[in-house]
Amino acid sequence: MGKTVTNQAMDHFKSQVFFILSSVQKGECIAYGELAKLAGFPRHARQVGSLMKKLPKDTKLPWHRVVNSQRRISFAENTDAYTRQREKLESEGWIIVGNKLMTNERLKQ
DNA sequence: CTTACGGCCCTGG
DNA sequence: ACCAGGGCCGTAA
Repeated sequence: MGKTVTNQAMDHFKSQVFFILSSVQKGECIAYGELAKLAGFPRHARQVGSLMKKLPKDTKLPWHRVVNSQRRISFAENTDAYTRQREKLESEGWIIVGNKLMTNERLKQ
């Protein structure tokens, strides 16, 4: 079973991740693993995290709309990164309770 | 070659 | 709802 992945495949993975991420609209969010799977690389959630980390600070991509599978921000609460992401999400209408993203109406998931 | 380390995920308790 | 433990897999050292 193909354990490893070629460099070319990784390049494809990256471009797919960026492409898919660019289609995530304001008010939506997506999980790392979900993004990886949609890109055609299940089990590569952490690699998605790595890509997000490497994005230039002025990127146009909605990196802040990427959360973990529990719909939580994947940064420690005392960090700047956490604050930046949280503010962006709140400005897009999310209510964040106990570090978890919720929609306004009825506070459903 | 081998460790260590992530913007993670899933399952059990 | 919270947490620990194991698994995951590319990248850097």
